[in-house]
Amino acid sequence: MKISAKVDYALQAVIEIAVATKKDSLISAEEISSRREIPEKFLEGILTLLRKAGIVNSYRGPSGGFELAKRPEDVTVADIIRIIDGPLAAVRGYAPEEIDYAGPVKHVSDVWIATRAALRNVLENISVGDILDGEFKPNIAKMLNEKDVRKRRKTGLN
Amino acid sequence: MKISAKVDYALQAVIEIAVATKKDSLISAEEISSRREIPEKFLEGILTLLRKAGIVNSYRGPSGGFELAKRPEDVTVADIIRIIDGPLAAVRGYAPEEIDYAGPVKHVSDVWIATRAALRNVLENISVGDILDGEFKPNIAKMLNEKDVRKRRKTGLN
DNA sequence: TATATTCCTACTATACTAATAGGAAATAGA
DNA sequence: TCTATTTCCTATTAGTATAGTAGGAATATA
Repeated sequence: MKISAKVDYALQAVIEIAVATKKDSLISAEEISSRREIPEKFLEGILTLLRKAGIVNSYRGPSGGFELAKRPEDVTVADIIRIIDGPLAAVRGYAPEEIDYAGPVKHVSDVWIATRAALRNVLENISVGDILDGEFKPNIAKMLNEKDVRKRRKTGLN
Repeated sequence: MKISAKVDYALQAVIEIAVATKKDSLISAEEISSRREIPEKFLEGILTLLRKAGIVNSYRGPSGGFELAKRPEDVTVADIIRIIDGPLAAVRGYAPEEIDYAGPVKHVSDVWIATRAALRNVLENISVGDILDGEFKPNIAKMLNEKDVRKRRKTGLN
């Protein structure tokens, strides 16, 4: 269950673009790249995906750059992940319900379906606007206030 | 956010082993492999990890095989994932709180911390016993009864 | 016309995932 | 004791995905 560099970079880039757009200005890939320490050419590829998906608009030439194509509260983290990496949760490359779990392992599918549901509940309920403000919807805020959310667990290995 | 073949196989293997153990018998890797269509040598590696982590016991020789080393209700899906794949949620290979999000992207860390919390809430609350019985704890059961949990969403791409 | 920017295509290095191969060690039963 | 069965151990490999690089064409501004 890894969150890829690409997705993390994409989310940071969208936030930077949202900040610029709020001030009615554009921001260049180079500017985002240096601010967030994201390799520039790598970032370009990410921005292309976001543009093709209609999340951002782009303008070429001097004083060109990127702006947010939607309102910050209308872009969710789930949108960005699906654009960049595909489905939120895939088991061996398939959707959970596509796999045939026969016999005693029948309910293993429920495990992955619940996993996907949990991810949806979080990621579809956090918008770019929420991240800008640092104010999250009640169910998310509640999770962030649980004890030890910011602590690591033991890995099972070692 | 992929669930690896290895983890999916591991969970299925543990379920098969739990079924055998409930009947006071052992089950061989070959038997699990053919029942669940898991490549045998690949499965052997998985079973070695589970054994080293103390989830299963193994016995060699004819009539040898594997048994569950704990009670089914004391082994969670989170345990298995951490043994096989490592941390439940890692961002670019780091734990969410290890990354420095400065300036406007400050709250991006909360996104990944909430994501990890959501995964914990699900995966630490489903035990092998629950999967065997097909009966889940109330919070999980509730999630599985939500509308459209078993349906795919659009991918953002296309 | 010089310059800054996005856009497009191709390439590459590295790591990870999934899987395979061969045989050594242990053990039960004949 | 011999044989068959099983786990255990070490190495190797094919394929894919991730992360990143390179070079230049198209576009727009001043």
